[in-house]
Amino acid sequence: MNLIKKPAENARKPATRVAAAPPVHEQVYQTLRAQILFGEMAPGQAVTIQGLTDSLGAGMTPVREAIRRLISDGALMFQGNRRVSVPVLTAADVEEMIFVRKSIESELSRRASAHATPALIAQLEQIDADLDAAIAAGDVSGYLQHNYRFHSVFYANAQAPVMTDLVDRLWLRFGPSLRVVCGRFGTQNLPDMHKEMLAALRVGDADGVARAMEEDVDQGMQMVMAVLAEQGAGS
Amino acid sequence: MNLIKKPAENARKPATRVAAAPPVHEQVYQTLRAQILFGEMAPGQAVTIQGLTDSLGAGMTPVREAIRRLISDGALMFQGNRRVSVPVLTAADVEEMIFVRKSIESELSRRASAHATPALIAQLEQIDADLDAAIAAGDVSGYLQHNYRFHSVFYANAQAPVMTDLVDRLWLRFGPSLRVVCGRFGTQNLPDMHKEMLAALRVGDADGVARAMEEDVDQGMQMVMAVLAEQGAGS
DNA sequence: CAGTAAAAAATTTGATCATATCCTCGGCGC
DNA sequence: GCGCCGAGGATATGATCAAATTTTTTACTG
Repeated sequence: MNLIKKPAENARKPATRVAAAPPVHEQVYQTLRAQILFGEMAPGQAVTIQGLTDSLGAGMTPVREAIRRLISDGALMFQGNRRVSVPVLTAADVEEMIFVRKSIESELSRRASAHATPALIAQLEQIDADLDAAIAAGDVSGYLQHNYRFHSVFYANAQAPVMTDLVDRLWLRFGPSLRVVCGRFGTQNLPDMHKEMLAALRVGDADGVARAMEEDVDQGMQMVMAVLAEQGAGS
Repeated sequence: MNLIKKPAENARKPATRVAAAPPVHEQVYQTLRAQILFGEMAPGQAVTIQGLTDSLGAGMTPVREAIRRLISDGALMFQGNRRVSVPVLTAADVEEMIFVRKSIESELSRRASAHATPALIAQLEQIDADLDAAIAAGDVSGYLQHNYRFHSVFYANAQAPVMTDLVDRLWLRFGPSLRVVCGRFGTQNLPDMHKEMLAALRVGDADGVARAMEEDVDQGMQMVMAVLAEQGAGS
């Protein structure tokens, strides 16, 4: 085939229109995604299309599309009849997530370590500081956001889109449960291995970073497991 | 082709409650999914909503929803402008997939081995026989379907929905490329480790099954990698 | 005069909405 | 308890609007 290139001289018409607005279904998706990740939705909560068209002010077609994507992500669950809800994790689910997260996130952190720059380390330190501030302030939502951002920014440096994508989906699955963990234990008692991770990162110890990440994952998931067992027993 | 319509009359449900007709968007999703998995779509091929509404005889809303799900699965790609196409894998993508598939599919096969029954083994042997028949007949589509079914049925026995889900998504990503592999090398030259897997399974050697699975994954992905390099060099 | 390239019209395709129909669930009468 | 009926919500369609690509027109240069 011929190697014609296109002129590609795409003149922007009005100077004011710099950023093209993302489509509505994309905005709805991002909004719902954030709500799920950062604990504004509780496990088991029902999600209705009409409720979202009202609260988000969008038409039902974009809302439907966003919901389909989230169902495919595992962030929402189709209940067989036409109902949609936030999934409730079982102990077996969490056990699986522990295995997968340890496998993939430790590998991601190893690869990200290989590409680490001083700028990245500084950015992660800043995020970790924000995270500590949120913990000190008892700001659950802030804690969840900064914690997600810490991992997300770090993994983005691994230059591994497939794995990053898989991990992102997993986070959507346990996001709502993480919020429950915070509600149960408070932000003060949430341990993390970020300090150890950063220390290993500074000296270029990729295996050390990976080990710290596994430990970090394990700690977080064990909290989820504990809350699950508690609620299961309480019901 | 036309999809199912419901009986215009008062549909009364039989006491047997056999099968409720799946919604249109679900049928469209399954149809497209099969087309992608079994090589009816080529990497890079453009997918248009209106083309599908015509060829499937469905309205545009269900088609749109199915496409959103498939994009979320990684089976289709949103091209920034509003176009959707079948993704073209890079060598880096395949390398990631090799790591993830080895990690998760070997674990799945280990767990499935723990729950293996004589009936399951017999079923897998039957599928493998069908697979060999398809290879002998040069039936590419049959080969792809039976190969998928072999893994799918096996993994279903692991009772690990989260991992099975992740792996299913990965298969959707490399499905189109597998077809290209078959077109390039022919079905005769596609090795697999199914015989070794079954042998280990019969004697209850879970680690042996897992090793065979890793080898099976590696062989398949290396073929994809080879075709990729070839095409990349040819352009 | 011809060839090329920019500009503009036309067509194709995607995004959104309003509406109509159908399904599921809960209540009510028998 | 069983079945009918109404309300709320989900599904699906077609129309309409906007964006992007393709084609046609037009103008300019050699």
